[in-house]
Amino acid sequence: MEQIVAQFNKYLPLNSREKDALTSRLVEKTIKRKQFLLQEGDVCKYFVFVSKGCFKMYGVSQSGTEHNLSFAIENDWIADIDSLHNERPSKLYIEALEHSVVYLISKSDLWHLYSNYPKFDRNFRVTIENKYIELQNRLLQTFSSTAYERYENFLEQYPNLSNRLPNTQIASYLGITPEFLSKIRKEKSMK
Amino acid sequence: MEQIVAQFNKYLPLNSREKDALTSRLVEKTIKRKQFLLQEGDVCKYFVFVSKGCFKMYGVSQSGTEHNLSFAIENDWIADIDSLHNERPSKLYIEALEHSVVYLISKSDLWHLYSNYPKFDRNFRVTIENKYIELQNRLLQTFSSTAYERYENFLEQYPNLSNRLPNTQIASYLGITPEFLSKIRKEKSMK
DNA sequence: GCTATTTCTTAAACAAGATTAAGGAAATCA
DNA sequence: TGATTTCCTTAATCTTGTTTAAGAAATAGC
Repeated sequence: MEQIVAQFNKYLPLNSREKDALTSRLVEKTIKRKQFLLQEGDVCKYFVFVSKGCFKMYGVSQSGTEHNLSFAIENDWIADIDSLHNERPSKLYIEALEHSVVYLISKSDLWHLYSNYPKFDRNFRVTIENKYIELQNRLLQTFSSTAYERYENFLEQYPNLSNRLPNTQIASYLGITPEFLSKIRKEKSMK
Repeated sequence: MEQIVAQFNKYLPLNSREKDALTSRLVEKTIKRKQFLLQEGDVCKYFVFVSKGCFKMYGVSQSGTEHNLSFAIENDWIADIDSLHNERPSKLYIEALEHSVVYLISKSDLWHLYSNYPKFDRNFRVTIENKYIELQNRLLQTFSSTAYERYENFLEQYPNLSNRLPNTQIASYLGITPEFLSKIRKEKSMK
């Protein structure tokens, strides 16, 4: 729990009332590798804080291919915000890539915090803004760079992830096939 | 000005104190076609509300090609949030595609509103969340659909934009060349 | 209303990345 | 530890989308 409080304190420190309000609403859960926090068609019920382990959030195209939208490791938040906020069936999956420990907060509890403690509104706004910025940079890069450049950039920007993830997952995040990533890696190693 | 207040009222209505706080901080500006609200290298100083007209926000790749990240027409907000929040030089341009009228709010005024009127924090959080959701759907679509499908989807999702924008701008938004969009349009017309 | 600029289209040659198939190396699980 | 599943690589072939070039149509600006 202290992990979450510490993460909040980076933006706007919480007083003890706010801290209690938050921690009393968090539910700890252990998730095994390959288990799902969310599956297509379900409504996303929780905003999830990753205390330990690693998750991917992805969509599946008509042909059955997975496309990773994001990863979350220790101290990240993950959820399908569209489904959570608008209470509509998700188009996405959230799956554990490792044995993990998470803290869940339900939508109604989150709304309670927003209404009664403006600081949470503020903190979550910053969290989502950062995710928005990341996504925008990624979209621009997808349009303006080759797969080779995007891979190099990924290694630089997320060294902690690239050590930890299988290349199949990285390929899916970059929007290419594992075979093509393999080709890129060979080319890179020969330079 | 009433246009902005009306847009806020959709989420969380403003009382007269909040309304005054907002409107007293807005600066009206007329922008001619092809003029810039933001250029690469500059720090984005304003959150911009479009009262009339149309803008594109885009990045330019090393080869000199423009890539449209978003459009904004009447009642939309536009800014490079990364540059605005982190006060770093922007990688993007915001350019008027038509003669336009906007309301600008500076970062410091926006921060003032956030601090003194939690409702604004709330309202802007929702605005940014919606943009985040849109961006996530778009990234997933970019990875999982063909250009043909993305074009059809664009026409459906933004009929108001597709009537108003030249196809060159739509092509750039879809991540393809105008020549290829032309090919797609021909194929579509023959179906 | 006239001119300059931008936009749209076509087509041929080309490149980036996908697909298919298959074998070997690594993890994971029981 | 042995069995099973996942992961990584290679190579040939195929597809989607790019590039280059050039002419015609539409629009903006004066």
